[in-house]
Amino acid sequence: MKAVEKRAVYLKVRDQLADKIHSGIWLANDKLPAERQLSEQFDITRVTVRQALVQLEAEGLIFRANRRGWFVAPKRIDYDPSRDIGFVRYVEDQGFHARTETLSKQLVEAPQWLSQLTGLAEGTPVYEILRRRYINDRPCLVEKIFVNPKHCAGLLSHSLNQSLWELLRQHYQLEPAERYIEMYPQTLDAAIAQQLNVNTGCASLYMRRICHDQQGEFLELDEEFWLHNALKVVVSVKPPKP
Amino acid sequence: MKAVEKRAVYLKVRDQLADKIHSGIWLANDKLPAERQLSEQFDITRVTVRQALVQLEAEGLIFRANRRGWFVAPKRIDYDPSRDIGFVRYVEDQGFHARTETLSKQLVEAPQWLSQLTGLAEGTPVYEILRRRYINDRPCLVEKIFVNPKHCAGLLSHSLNQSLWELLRQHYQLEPAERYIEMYPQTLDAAIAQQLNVNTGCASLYMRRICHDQQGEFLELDEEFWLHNALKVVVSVKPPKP
DNA sequence: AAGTGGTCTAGACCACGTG
DNA sequence: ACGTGGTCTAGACCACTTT
Repeated sequence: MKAVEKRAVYLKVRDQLADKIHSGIWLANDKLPAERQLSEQFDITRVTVRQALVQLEAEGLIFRANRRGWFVAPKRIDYDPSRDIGFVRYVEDQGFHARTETLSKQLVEAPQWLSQLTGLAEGTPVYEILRRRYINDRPCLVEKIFVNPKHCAGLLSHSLNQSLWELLRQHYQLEPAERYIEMYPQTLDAAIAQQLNVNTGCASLYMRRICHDQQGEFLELDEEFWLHNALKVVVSVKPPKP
Repeated sequence: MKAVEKRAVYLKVRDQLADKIHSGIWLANDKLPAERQLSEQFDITRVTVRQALVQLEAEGLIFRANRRGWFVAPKRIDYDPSRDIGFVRYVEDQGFHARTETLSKQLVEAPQWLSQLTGLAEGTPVYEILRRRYINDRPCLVEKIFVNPKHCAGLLSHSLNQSLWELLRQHYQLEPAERYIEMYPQTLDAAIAQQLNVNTGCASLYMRRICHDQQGEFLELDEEFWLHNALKVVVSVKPPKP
């Protein structure tokens, strides 16, 4: 066992910056000093500064907005993918401001992978909705939704900047039964990264939700691409009775 | 709109390496060429090579073993945190080899944060178990478990290299009722990184599970530190009847 | 001892965002 | 126009693992 742990320069810098955040000297959404400024301050190269910053980013303590700078990350929001009370309300219950923006909506033919997952016949028309969601005016996720139009004709004529499930419930009396959820850490491809105003290859949490109704018919599939440091997933489950 | 998307050198290198993996030229657990060798091959600096490698690591396509090299990552395993059929069996059902190793087990006083989460009186004795789990001989997670000894006296005298829940069920007739699960992307601290033979600050998925029995009494809390590219979380939930 | 990744220096130019 | 991060070069030394 070593008496003294050797800690790389970039980790020491990380520690000092982390301190400023934890001690409240820098608050959520504050801009950090420029990289060049930090490199002078600590008398190290910009490369090393960036190593420290990237580390803090991976931890979720800071985030960057493409070419605008580094900022102190706000607290993660709790997110329960098994609930459907509406994103905006859910987030605002936690004291944040939330907003949804519809990027596109159209009727498309179900792609092959979707058919395989849901049992829909290939080529069946489905609604495809693309939305971007903000927390405190920071774009935090993009979601792509496929809805089975069978029981909700005319869905796209409604505003989709609100809770989709509230809409499905109130206008179409649809109710989700079982949800199959999948998620794993990933990175953002160029297209989605751009929509979130971050770098290609940025760390993310990918989440997919497939939802059927009580009769076992496919209702909705939802793919969410989250900034990895924006959320904490919480879910409460009871084991199936054997 | 640009006709041609400009792609950085390191992303082009990433693409070429990713191709070798996707096309099956390199197989799971194969070692990649040394960084210096790659930098010669592509006629770029080692820095740029590393940028490509780090990118692939973030995507989960490759992993590194501290100072030993870069390797093609095997497929993620599916992991359902709501089930308790036993890690080893669960993983082997998917065609992998799994192994569990107990790093330590002891009776400790419940730390404050544990009491706050579970409602246990502070200082109550609880079993603390530290385990490391392997998939195909690659250490993939470390878990720290706290068990309420109230209904399972003598637990630590058993071998803990097996399914804990099988043990609790068979020897103590304990059955989990509701589970509260939390998870989010994080990084590994120095201690855990070392136990997984990876670098400090390595990307991970943190998962915490709190489990009570039918009477609402605290049974077990489990903290898992996963290599971020080792798993895909899958969970199936039914919404509570309102 | 040799080879590997891990860290770090001291620069440079570019692309984009903001005033 | 200027400041910012994004990318890249061409080296160097260190710490650890493997042979």
